[in-house]
Amino acid sequence: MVLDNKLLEDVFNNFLEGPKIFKNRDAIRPDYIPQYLPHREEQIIRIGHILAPVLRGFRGSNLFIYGKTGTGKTAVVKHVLEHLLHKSREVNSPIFISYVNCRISGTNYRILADLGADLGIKIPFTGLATNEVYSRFKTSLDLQKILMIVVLDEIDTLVKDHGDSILYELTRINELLKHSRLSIVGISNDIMFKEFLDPRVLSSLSEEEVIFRPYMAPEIRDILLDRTKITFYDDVLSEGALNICSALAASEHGDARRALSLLRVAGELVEREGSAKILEVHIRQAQKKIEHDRVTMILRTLTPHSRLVLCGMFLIKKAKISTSITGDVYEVYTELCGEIGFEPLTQRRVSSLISELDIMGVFNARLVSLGRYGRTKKIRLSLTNSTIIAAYSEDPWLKNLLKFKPKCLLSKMMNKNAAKTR
DNA sequence: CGTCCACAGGAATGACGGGCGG
DNA sequence: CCGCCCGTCATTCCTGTGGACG
Repeated sequence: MVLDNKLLEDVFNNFLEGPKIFKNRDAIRPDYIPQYLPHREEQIIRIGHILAPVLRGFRGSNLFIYGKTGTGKTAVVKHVLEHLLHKSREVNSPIFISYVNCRISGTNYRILADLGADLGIKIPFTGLATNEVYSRFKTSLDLQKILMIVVLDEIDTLVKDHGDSILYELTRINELLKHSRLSIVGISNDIMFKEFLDPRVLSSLSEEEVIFRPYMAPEIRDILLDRTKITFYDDVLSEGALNICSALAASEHGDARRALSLLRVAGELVEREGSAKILEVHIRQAQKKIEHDRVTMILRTLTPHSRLVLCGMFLIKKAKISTSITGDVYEVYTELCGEIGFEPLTQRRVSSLISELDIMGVFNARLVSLGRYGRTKKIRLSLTNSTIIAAYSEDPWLKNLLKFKPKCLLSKMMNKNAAKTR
């Protein structure tokens, strides 16, 4: 149809004729589990020891793993379990492994539904009581006469949002089973998370504990070196880029995942640019691109009211008012609502929205006490004005509101000036 | 030293749409 | 198609609180 599209033809040809960068793209994706996990031998062996009893038909100890993001927790667990499953086939042990990411599944209901689905029972996406799902899961588990290992990844997010009731049920389930056994592997990013748990749950969940320390810069370097051998063709990655990449990731909580995504994005940049080598500049560009993509992604998924709150902060910043408190933001927000005929939310709700924006890194909110003048949050916008304008250039309402001049800000500026001259 | 500001943030409650069993 | 239960968003009501002011 469009066979004569010269421009597109050029794009493809340039790509095909350009230098070869990637040998294996999948190997640098975040969900890739490599064959070797450098600097995690100790943890691999420990977890192996802890889970080994299932090969002889005993229930493995419940295991609790914690460490910050990008320290290899998930990769190590999946790696060990894969080998365990393989071994269990050899010795004919009825092992069944189920992996659930609690942040993605989100609620008690969905986690149970996912576990049930793995066992082959059909559970509606919604519609049943959570207890009903639990008892269906339990019945099915007992019928199948298996040793089930449940991996609950990012378990801390679940407990913070929905409490530990499901953990309590799952740690007690063995008492109710006749023919099957269940053990739990909990993975948490948050080290202080234990404090949220009921002591009974904590004691049975952490029969064993394994800690993953952050990687040091040289360790990250090793990991990257290992992975680039699979990912890139020889000589694609420069020494300088490798070093800066490890250093950047190490300064950011020793996060190997971060280092790998820097490399991936840098590789893609180089490929598009048609050059043959990843240099330091590319890593820096990649860092900017990742941050930029993250922010625009967040801004585009905000709800209309959150956008209005953000817009309010934008206008405050534009009016050269450095510090604003919850009340000020709410005032501007309500005026903006009036301008486009929205029914404003309550201050309570807006306060929550501000907290959410703070957690996402869009705002920087700090609790302060102004003594006589109350206790509130001092809020600053963490983004540049141009980022916001760029992200909302397609939103016709926001686009105009970003140019709006709220009355309540005018009077504030006057007061400020009056105070200055005095 | 007590007061009292301007909120924070928890708890209870309700409205609403989705989706299933019966 | 009804009734039930879910998760989500929002409101209402509430108690709690650090510290400047008097």
